[in-house]
Amino acid sequence: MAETAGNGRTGTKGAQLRSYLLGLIEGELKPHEKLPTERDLAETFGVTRLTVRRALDQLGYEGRVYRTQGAGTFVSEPRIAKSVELTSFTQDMRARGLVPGSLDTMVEEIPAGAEIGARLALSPRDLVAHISRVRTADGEPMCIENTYVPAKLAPGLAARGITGSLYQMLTETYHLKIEKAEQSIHATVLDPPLAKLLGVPEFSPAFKVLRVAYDAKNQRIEYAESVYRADRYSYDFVIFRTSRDNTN
Amino acid sequence: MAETAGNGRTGTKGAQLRSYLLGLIEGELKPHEKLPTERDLAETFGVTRLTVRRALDQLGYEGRVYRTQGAGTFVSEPRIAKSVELTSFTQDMRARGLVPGSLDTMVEEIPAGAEIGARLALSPRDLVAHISRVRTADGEPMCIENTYVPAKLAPGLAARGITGSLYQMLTETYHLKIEKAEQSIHATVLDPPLAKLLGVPEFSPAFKVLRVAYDAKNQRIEYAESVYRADRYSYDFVIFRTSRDNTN
DNA sequence: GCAAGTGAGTGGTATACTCCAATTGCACGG
DNA sequence: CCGTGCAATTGGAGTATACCACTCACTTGC
Repeated sequence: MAETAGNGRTGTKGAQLRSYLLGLIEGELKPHEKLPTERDLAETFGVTRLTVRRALDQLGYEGRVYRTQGAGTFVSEPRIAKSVELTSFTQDMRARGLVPGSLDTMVEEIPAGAEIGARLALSPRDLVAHISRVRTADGEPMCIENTYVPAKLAPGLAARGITGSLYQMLTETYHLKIEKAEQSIHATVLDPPLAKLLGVPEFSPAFKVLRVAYDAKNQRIEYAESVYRADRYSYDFVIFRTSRDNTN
Repeated sequence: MAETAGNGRTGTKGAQLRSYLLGLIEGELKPHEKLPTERDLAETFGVTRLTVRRALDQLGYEGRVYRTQGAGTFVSEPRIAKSVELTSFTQDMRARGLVPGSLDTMVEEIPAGAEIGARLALSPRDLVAHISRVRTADGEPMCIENTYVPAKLAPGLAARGITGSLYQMLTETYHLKIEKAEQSIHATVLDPPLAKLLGVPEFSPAFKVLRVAYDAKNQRIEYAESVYRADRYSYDFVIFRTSRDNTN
């Protein structure tokens, strides 16, 4: 339970090493500079090389370093984006250097109905908390968000209301930690009422994002339908070839 | 060089194990069924548990299995999509069960110019092969693709012309293997000429995708600008929380 | 009958060691 | 002076072993 925030002497040796390495990557070292060798790190930290490798491998997976056999491990160029990471709107905007906010927040408890029920694997009669809000960045409307959370998982959420980050509330109040999400992005145009809410011309292009979020136990926590204005939003990410299959 | 396609007794023990496990996942086992325990696999394959773990861990990263301490390793539900994987149009369409094709293919060798040059880190005067085509799925236009490849990396490409998959050609003829790509997705609407090419109403919604692709040595291989019709295309993928940071 | 407790079995982390494969720089020879 | 080749270095793969943390089914006791 004593999990301190991010960097420090937390948890396993591997995790400590990871923190140290992240510090190097984001601090002292510039892109394409060489990290200490595995053997050096192992010795100076008093751990096995395997432990070092696990930490470095993970950073490799995440694209923060790249490794070349015979040469060494090097810092990757800063990633242009990290939209493949699972984030809340709040986190996402902060990462872009904008101040997140909400307008017209509305919370109600309603039966799931056919569609929402299907998305959350509930009976249509089961209750869900429906949170509707216009999300803003630096005060400007960015997206319209409709979120549904099974009432069973977050009792009293509708009554309590939402102030800041829903994800934060789910974690702290209900101990629901989202670990995974399936997301589907569509391109669309804004019909007049939505355009008005977002303050853009009618029929402007927009993203429609559908998302089902799960916790570590594969329990469905949230279904969200969001509409983002396309003039201020894009999805930027890095993708990798997934080993196997040379079938072009 | 003798890399056989996918499954089989290729390469390292870890890779062989991976193939075996993939076979199980895609064959015998249904979602949420339990895989053999790490210790069992280690014994029956005559390898260490650590080797087994590496194989299973990787499958875990890729979302094909999920692991629960104390319980076991289980097959994940089939993924709704794999758009976070790096694929060519050809592969992507095949994965969706459609037959890929091309119309109006045009190849020319031109100076990069300011924008393309910047994207590929070339001088504006350096030559690039420009491939322009309308990509089809089951004969229907799906997207308009403009691809640029540095002429130095693929000499004679313009003369040779493109028949099927550009990626296949790059791999087989020029030994350029794309490993990584930065991708940026925007929502837009189709202006009349593009709409006509794709056979949809003017001002229909569409995705605009910009992509810079790199090989293992971080050499820029390709810059591509594609426009997809939104009525037949969506981006579906799974995202994960990236450990660290509880800062919601 | 039902809840609490416990233990076997599972994945998670770590040590200590070995050999292989790719890279790179330096010395040596043409 | 250039390049060829060798040797040191670095990451990659693997073995053998130990102990920890969590889960879950079964037993036990009320």
